[in-house]
Amino acid sequence: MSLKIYNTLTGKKEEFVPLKPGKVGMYVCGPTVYDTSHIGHARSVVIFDVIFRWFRASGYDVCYVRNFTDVDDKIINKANETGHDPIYISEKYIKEFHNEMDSLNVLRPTIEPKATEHIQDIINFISKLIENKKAYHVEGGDVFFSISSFEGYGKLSGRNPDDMIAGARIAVDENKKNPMDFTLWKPAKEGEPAWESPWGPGRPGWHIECSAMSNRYLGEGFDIHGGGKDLIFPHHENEIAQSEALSGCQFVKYWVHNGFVDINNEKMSKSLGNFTMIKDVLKRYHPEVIRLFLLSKHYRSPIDYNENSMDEVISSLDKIYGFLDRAQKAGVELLLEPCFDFSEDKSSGTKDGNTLYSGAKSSGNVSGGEDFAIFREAMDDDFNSARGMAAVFDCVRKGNKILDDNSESLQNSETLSSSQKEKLETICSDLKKMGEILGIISHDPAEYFRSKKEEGIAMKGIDPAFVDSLVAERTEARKAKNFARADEIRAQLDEMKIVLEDGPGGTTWKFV
RNA sequence: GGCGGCUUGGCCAAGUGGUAAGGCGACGGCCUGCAAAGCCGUUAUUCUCCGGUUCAAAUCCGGAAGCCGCCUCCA
Repeated sequence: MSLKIYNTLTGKKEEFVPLKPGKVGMYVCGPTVYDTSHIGHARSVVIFDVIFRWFRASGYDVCYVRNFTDVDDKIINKANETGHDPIYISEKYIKEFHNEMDSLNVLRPTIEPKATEHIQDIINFISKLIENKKAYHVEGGDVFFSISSFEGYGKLSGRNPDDMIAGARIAVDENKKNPMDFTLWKPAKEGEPAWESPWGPGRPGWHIECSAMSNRYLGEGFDIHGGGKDLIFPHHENEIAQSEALSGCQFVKYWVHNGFVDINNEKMSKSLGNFTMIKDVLKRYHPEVIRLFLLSKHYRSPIDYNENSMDEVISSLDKIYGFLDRAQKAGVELLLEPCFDFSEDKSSGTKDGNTLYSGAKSSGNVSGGEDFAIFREAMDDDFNSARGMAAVFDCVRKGNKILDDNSESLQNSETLSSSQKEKLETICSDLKKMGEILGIISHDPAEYFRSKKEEGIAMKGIDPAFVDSLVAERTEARKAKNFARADEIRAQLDEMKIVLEDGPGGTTWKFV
């Protein structure tokens, strides 16, 4: 039973062996905070959230760093367009990002560093690169990294610098020694945010912040570096160049990249006008529906966001909660306390040294019933949440079967036999554990359905008292064996997209 | 032009050499006054196509077709 991870660097699935026993250092590229986050950001964040949770659940002490790029051309442009200060822009979108990710039940990383708060680290990093002749300062204030000084350039993306130069589509800065050299520090124009540096007032290039901040919190070499597939080149390639050129040791052991979200089978792009923002998706769907959707396909593959898929996921989540609701009503006690401890004691980390770990209590308790074992196997196989979902539904089906098999005794208000109850409790507890890893099933089932109903009432402008009175009338009609009237009422409610369920405890209704 | 990926039932989707998970949907059955929910069963002799390796391939190799991504500071 060992964890395997697909490593972009080697193109293979490899057994995970941490650099330091029991500890995992993980850095994920966060957003550039210049605009509202879209569903693609949500995918990346949710995927790495689940990876973080899985490491934690597997007993590792994880230091999870996710940065905010808060100084950048796009932020400056936005500031100029809106007449606001760049700080105002970045803070506004950081706040939005946090709100949305909190809604999606995403755990906060151990540390969320901002580029602007690590300017000195960045300057020190660049200075050392220059000292070591890996970078050079040119007339005008720019500092470039010299790719020819780093032998391994291209090893992550499998690119050959000469080929890329031949196919380059952008004008080359004539100050560069090599057209592929990239910016480490750029001089400030009038009115732009700037910091004093040995090369004059300016600001950092994009790639350097991740090298400097990961080095600050995770050390010269660490275990996991993640981000979207698009970051493989040039961003992550450049990070490797900067970091390894300086340290001489391997920067990152396992590179993990997630696939994109398409919208109705098209790439999300500004020109197509189909940017799908998280806040809009949250208006339409329950957060757990969104998570379940994002995790329903393997993280490396593209996933298509469309109404049909979302409707399917709604049915799936209802099915899970439907079972839990039945189980609870049959007297099974659902665990309210989390099985895994994802809380962190951030104060006990050693921020002074190179490395900061969470100081979290080990929450390693991946044991459970046979269903959780199947789930664990799937997650250990390159975080295969899609495969893990089969285990979730197996629990639901098995549990429902036990309830069906005992329906007679339950109807006669007898309780379940202890052996049956025990089986159900194991199933429910396995299900709960899977839910905690995936970040779903966090609500009380009755509460889930109640709030769902309330939303339907609000959205459709239906008077619940009116529905209840019709239901009551139908119950009377049924007692009187007036089935014609009963069916008439059912048809009337059907028009309102309301479906009735006659159960042992009376009739309930819900929206289709 | 360079690099990489994908193609599995009506739809979504696992599968990484040993004889096709799971979800949605559909159909049949049980249950129900009738339904709904749930359960049981059926729904791919076959994994884009053509070759090859192997006792054995959706899985490995070669080729073809289609689709897609990166090479533009887009996750």
